[in-house]
Amino acid sequence: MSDHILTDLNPAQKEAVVWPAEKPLLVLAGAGSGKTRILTRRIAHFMAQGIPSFSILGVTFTNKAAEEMRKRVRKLVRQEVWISTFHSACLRILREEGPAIGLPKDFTIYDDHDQLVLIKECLKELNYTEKQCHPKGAREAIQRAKDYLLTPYQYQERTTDPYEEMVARVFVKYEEKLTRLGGVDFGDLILKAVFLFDRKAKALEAWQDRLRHILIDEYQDTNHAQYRFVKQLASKYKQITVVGDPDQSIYGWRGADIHNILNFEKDYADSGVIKMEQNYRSPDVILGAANALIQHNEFRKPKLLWGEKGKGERITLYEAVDEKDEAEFVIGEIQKYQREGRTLNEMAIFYRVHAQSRIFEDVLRRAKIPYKIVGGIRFYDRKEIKDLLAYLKAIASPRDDVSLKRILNVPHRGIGKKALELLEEFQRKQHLSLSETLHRAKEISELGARTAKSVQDFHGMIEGFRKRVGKISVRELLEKMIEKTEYVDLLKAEHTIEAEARIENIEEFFSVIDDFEEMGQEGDLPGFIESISLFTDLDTWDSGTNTLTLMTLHMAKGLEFPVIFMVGLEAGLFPNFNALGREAEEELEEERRLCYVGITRAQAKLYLSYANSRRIYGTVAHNLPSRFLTELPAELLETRTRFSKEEDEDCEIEIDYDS
DNA sequence: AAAACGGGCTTTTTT
DNA sequence: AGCCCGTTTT
Repeated sequence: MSDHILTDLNPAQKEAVVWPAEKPLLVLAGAGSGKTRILTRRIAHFMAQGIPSFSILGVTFTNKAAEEMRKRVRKLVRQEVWISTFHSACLRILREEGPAIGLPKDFTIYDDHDQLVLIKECLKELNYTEKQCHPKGAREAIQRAKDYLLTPYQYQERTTDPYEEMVARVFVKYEEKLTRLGGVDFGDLILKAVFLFDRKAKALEAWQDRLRHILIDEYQDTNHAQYRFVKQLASKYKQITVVGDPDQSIYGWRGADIHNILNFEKDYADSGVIKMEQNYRSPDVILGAANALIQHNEFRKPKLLWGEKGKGERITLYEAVDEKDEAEFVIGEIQKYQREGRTLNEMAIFYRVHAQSRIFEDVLRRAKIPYKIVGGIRFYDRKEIKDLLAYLKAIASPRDDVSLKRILNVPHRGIGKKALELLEEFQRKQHLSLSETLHRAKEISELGARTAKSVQDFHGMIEGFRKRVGKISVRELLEKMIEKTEYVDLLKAEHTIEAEARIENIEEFFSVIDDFEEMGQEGDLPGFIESISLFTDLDTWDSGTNTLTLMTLHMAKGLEFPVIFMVGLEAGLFPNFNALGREAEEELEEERRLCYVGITRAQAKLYLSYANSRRIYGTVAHNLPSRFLTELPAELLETRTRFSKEEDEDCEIEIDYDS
């Protein structure tokens, strides 16, 4: 009855799709083997068998992947399925069940920047300097602890040295503050859901009965908290499908535990295991390079990718004089491809660290090639966007002191350091929120008359906006706010290029708002804030527009492009020395997997390059070529330098695009 | 007391 | 490019 669900599948793929829905299934899917296809078809197949769509939960790594998968399922069976990231899924559960574990109904999400602000406040109160305890270091420790489901007190018990004890005290304070503010951070979303399911057996069972079929993508990159969440949900019916590739596990530094996938068969008795090694993406040269590279990893299960796309063109290795030479070579090749009819969205540049993007930006701008950097200085990290967002957050959540404090004197309204100190002192003594403190500012005698007036005016303005939430659209709200605060007018008055750029970003922000409001919920301010707090740069990236894409190798996972330039293959940069810590061997293997991910993104042609001298982080480094280059079979490479002769075009192009 | 300015530092990867 | 911090200007 539903032939289209089973057409164009190879035997392994078909087996994975039709594997009984009642049984656990592990699909070890090599790069480019049709992983997404299996998941969507399997979901469609479930529904064709009469399994209701509302009993299915699909989990992917990014919102973009989730959207893509929803779209494909919709096309196959014309039904909507709940497919989202772990974070979004847990958020939805907590919105329903939060009060059962003491979460306020209107809890807000604190992103990593908010976390940092909060940690800095904690340090101040505990009299630690930022030299003693680096805020970012503390944040990382806290995030890792949450990935492992540790409470601050459990973390404290496990400390082994004075530094960790210090972090533990910060963690305790941080958690207190967060609770008081009615906030949860990213890690909390998963952690609290697990906590809920641990404590409330009834709630757990209700969700188990509701979501009887669970499918997880990129299972090799799940952390312990996510693993527990899945295990809780799946433990009653054990109707779980996981798909992943241990060779593409690249988030160990973020708490991902490769053992989750390696131990799946032990966790779920009678599970089916299906290996998919046929690759539909890349020609043999690229698969050969990928296979050869990854075999240098000692801790892995054997696997060999093979394809039917033909030999393909050799990988070009470019030996650059310096980073400028490297960038100019890459852009030159891109222009050559453009002349041959390739579009910019068919090509991409991958690098190990964001800092490498600068030189490419310079050269691309000069060449007038439109480009988009995914990640890096994210749109939502820009000062002006953070300011406006803080306004919206402060209006939407009166308890959000962090946001309110950010905008208290932005733009300048005469509420400086001293005034803030007085306000905070009053706040502490009276146990108030910052908003309530502002309301009662006239009770603080030390505050000058002019400052007190300024504070009251500010508070009055915020209160005024709060009353209009829901009555007017988010766009109108922000427009009125910008008008009242003269935020844009003040930027215009600067008459600088920088200010111009900021105004453009604000316009871009309005189009984000419009996109949200067109989806139906006009005026839903909390909904808008929530939607962007879980979105990443990648989620808004549009692969359809004719623009060149630049991104880190981490962001490239799951994507594919006909032509790929992997740059900066130098010892120290990639593998990255900073990534090699105590468990150097394991971490080196993760770097190698990252390289493997990069190579296997190429659908037709791959370029690798390194520079003999590179200016980065303000100094000039003379790096040796990456060890990964020597791990590739020499016969798959053709080496070029800026002095080597251009080869004839016709012997260079020998790719068989049709097969 | 607030604002403006300049120097120094920062970056490994991010849901 | 942003943030912190010390110094100078308003």
